[in-house]
Amino acid sequence: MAKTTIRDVARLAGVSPSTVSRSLRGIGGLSAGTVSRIKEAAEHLGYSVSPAAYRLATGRTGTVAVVMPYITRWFFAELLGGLEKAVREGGLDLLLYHVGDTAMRQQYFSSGLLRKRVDGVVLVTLALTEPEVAALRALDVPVCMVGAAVEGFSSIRIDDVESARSAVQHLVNLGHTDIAIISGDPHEPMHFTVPLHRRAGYHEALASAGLMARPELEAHGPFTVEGGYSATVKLLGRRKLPTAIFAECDEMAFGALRALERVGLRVPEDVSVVGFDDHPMSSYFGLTTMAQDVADQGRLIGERLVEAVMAPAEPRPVQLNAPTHLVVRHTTAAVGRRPERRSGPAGGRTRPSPSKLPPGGDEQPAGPPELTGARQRRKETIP
Amino acid sequence: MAKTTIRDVARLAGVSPSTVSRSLRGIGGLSAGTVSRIKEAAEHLGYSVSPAAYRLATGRTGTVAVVMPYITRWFFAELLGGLEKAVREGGLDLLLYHVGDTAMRQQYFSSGLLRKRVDGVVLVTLALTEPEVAALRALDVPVCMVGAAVEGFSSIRIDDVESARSAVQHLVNLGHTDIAIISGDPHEPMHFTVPLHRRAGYHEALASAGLMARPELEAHGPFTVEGGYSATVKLLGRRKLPTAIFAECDEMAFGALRALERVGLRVPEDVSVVGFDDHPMSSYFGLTTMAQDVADQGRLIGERLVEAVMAPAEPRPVQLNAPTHLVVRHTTAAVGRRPERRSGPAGGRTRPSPSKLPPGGDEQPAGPPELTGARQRRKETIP
DNA sequence: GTCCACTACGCAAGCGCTTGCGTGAACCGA
DNA sequence: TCGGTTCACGCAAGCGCTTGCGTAGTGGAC
Repeated sequence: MAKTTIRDVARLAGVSPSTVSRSLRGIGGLSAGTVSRIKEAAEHLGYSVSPAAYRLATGRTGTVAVVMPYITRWFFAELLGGLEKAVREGGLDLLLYHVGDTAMRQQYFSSGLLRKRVDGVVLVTLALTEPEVAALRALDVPVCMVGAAVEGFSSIRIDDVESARSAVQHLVNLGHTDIAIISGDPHEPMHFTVPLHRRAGYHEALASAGLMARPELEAHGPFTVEGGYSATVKLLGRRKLPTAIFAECDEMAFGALRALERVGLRVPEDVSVVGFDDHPMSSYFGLTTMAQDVADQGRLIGERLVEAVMAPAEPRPVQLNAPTHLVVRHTTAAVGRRPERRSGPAGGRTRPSPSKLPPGGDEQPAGPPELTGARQRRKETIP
Repeated sequence: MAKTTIRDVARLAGVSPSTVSRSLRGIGGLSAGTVSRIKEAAEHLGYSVSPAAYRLATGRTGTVAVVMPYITRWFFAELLGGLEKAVREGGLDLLLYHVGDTAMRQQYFSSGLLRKRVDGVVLVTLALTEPEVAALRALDVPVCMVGAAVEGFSSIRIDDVESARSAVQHLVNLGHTDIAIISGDPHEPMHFTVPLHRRAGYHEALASAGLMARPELEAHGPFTVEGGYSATVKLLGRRKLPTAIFAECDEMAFGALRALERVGLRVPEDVSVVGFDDHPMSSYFGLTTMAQDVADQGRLIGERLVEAVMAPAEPRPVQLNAPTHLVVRHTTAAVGRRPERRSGPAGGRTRPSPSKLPPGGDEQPAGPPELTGARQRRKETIP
């Protein structure tokens, strides 16, 4: 059972291997009777074509690679989920490559680790060097990118600059003038562009509001809770305190909230915070944030790649633009005053006694945090 | 460049393809001069063996599959990260399979989707049926499991029962007698065993403390923040309120904290909460939890699989036991009284004025939450 | 100088599948 | 009834690599 070949099927069906191949491959010119006899025999023997032989004969691997700099971080895991689904539904296998550092990038791109191994590849948030792009082109397979774009490759991305600008504009609209940013380190070795773009959007918003960009309002750290925490601590140690903080991603915003809480600053009364991504925990924190649908981006680019891999002639690359929209929750308020209405103790400020527990009845109709806590929610969608 | 074959190399080096193959493969019996000439030629041409041909000729795929029911959830993403690293370092490729529902399981196991496609597979937290086990054995490749164990397969897992028991025992030790559990749905279709085991540990702890298991202290939900939130809401809607809650995973615990906060119950003054996993955000919440090192489990089982795949004769399967340990933070306290000493506003109770900001100096030595907020931390390690 | 045991390498047969080309049989109209 | 199509399928040549076996060439022992 483990090693039935096409010949076994052919023999059982009383035909030649080539006929079996054609039948299984759905190539015409076969009589209906033969086809069904073959299908039956194949089924009976539990036959499945040997991928290795198929690959060698056709040159097609039926496999695509996804290479990403992180796996465990929310954005990447989420994207991978959407991608896997699309690729699987397209009938392709998904090879996972993690590029931890620049040395590994060398391996993956320059040396042909991917060569002859995949029919397509998707790169996630990788800012490629010229040699890397050249190596990728030499692969001669469709390449898709998310969070970046290169001439000749399909891509999907949000408009980081405009989205960040819009997030910061929200703070401006609330009257804030001392708006800080906690951003990714602009000098990390992988040269991610996301931090750069979001920072640019921050500066754009400031400029268009006639505000000066002041270095003491900027702090860096990795895109993690701890990164946001320590960046905020840096911010708080400086002379001038901001009344609002723009975090380049939600994880950093969580860290910021934590740091603010620890020094006794209230959010949003003392400091407004806006994040970026709409991480699932954001609704939990009531975090105002610029939302994007990451799983959907994975799905879309996955479908695009499947299409390109399957198509006889490679279709023109497309540059997709994923939408973002501001989700206003409870971490932002007009400068200097309390938010208009708060739904319950969302900020942990008021503490009703336990007697305010929901009245009896086993199935209290209290939905998830997002639903019940979204009184003053609002959306603004960007292209 | 994209299609240099072994023959090109052979020609350049002035030898036969078989000699090139032996040389590249490191098989002895070749003169040093020939070897270096071949290496040089190969390098010059940028040659790399065709995986497809290699596979067809040897029957080895150089690839392993990891199949998991979730990708985006923390545990799985984390595990995948450790796994990928180990597998990559072992020189193997990693194929990612997501089994969403039981129908897909059918596909993956019964139909030989994996057959002839991989040299090994690792299953994550999948409770296999007999036919599935049989299908897996029929693959005739090493199989590794995490979070489960099957005779003949290597595995790594924590002791869920004992760890859960120990977590609940912590609550018992604090004097709690009304201890609730929010657990995974025992009747979900995938038959995950983790919720079952952790629930069993909960019951063991109760029993050994002479406490009755009361159904009104149990609520179910998926292993997510929202699952924990809604399960807790159910709990709070019942007649008798618990003084402590054991959440089967940290995400659920986060949801529980949120639900408690929303009804004005203080943690840990009114209700203690203990989670399971030590999710990175747990230190952020000050959550007391039963910690496990998931990435390390991925690494270990990955190395194990590599070993088994590479070995000429398959080594005996091993059952690894990963340790867990209780991390006591700020969400648990003795029943009916305030915690002894709290480090700052960790629970969000006291609100010092902004004047209590860290004194000047740009680099306040305030580490990540874990470090500065761990005054009353303690560890207990389980085998 | 002969014989033998190595050494270092080439030959060729696969691995299991695809596919261009070729061919016998069935089928058509005349 | 017959030549020409069309249909349905078989042949065999690869795809690029590995490997068991065979064999020139080399060196040493006699």
